[in-house]
Amino acid sequence: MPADVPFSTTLFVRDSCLCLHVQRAARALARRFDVALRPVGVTSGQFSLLMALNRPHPPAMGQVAALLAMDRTTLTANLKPLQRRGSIEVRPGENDKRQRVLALTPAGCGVLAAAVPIWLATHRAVEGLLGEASPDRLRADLMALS
Amino acid sequence: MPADVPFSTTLFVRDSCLCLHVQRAARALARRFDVALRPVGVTSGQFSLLMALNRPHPPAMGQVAALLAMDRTTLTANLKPLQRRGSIEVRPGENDKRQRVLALTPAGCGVLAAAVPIWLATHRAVEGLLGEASPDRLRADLMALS
DNA sequence: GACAAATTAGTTGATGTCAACCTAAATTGG
DNA sequence: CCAATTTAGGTTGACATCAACTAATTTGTC
Repeated sequence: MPADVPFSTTLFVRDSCLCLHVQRAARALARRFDVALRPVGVTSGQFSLLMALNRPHPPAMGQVAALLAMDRTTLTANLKPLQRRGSIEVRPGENDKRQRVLALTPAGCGVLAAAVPIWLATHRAVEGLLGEASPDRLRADLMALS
Repeated sequence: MPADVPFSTTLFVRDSCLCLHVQRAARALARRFDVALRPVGVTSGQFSLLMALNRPHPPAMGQVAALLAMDRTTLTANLKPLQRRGSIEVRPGENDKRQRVLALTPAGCGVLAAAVPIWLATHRAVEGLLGEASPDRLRADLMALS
């Protein structure tokens, strides 16, 4: 017979579970940025992905997946809509033919440029939610978890 | 014509975006708890959901969705696998017939009881990742964001 | 009581997330 | 030089997430 889990245990887990707290914050923040970025036609995740590709030397998939702490197959799925809309280009690697090199197209660069001011304003508002808490401290804590 | 986004801007956004940092931490933590909880056959999200239902008076969907900072329709989708496996029961509300009241079954309670020790051990390990940082402080910061 | 407005939840379609399994290319060891 | 291993990525299936739209119920007002 499975023993019941005491309600006090439930309250303890609900109040202290970092996994739950982080998931909740992740959902709330994603929603907020999704709404703000809708005028330029990207989600918060797509914005982060496009931004990750804006660099002098186009990266391969593995590097990007590691940077975003994302499964490689998730990245594959996330690339599809961006590729379909012509925001990014996928090319085989030159030195290593196993690799897929990911590059922004000019159109993708334009989307990114339009999104940056929106990101700035939204991010300022989000940091405001923290009150006197330091965003740097929070970032450091989150970094330690991933 | 879309101006290029300077690489320095990319680095600034990547380093400071709380949305990205929270998403990364969320993915990493979910993976970690998913792996740990696999022996009892639930994911981290399902664990949080089952735990949210372990209370004296079975709640309606809206309350649970708000507690988890989750869209109502997401909750509907998340209930399906748990319902199929007989971990939870969905009944129409008695006072308000629009409501769907969510309750743990004895089987679901058993799953939850088996998961609690795993959660305890995993959570202790995760708090260890924070080093000298205070889990309470981090929780308070995350709470402010959602 | 009748009826408009607000509340509660479901459905559909697009996308995000990962594990398990698979292929191909590069690297390493003998 | 070649076989075993490692590495980079894809495919499939299950589940998670939300917006937009719809249906049923309750509530507030007259």
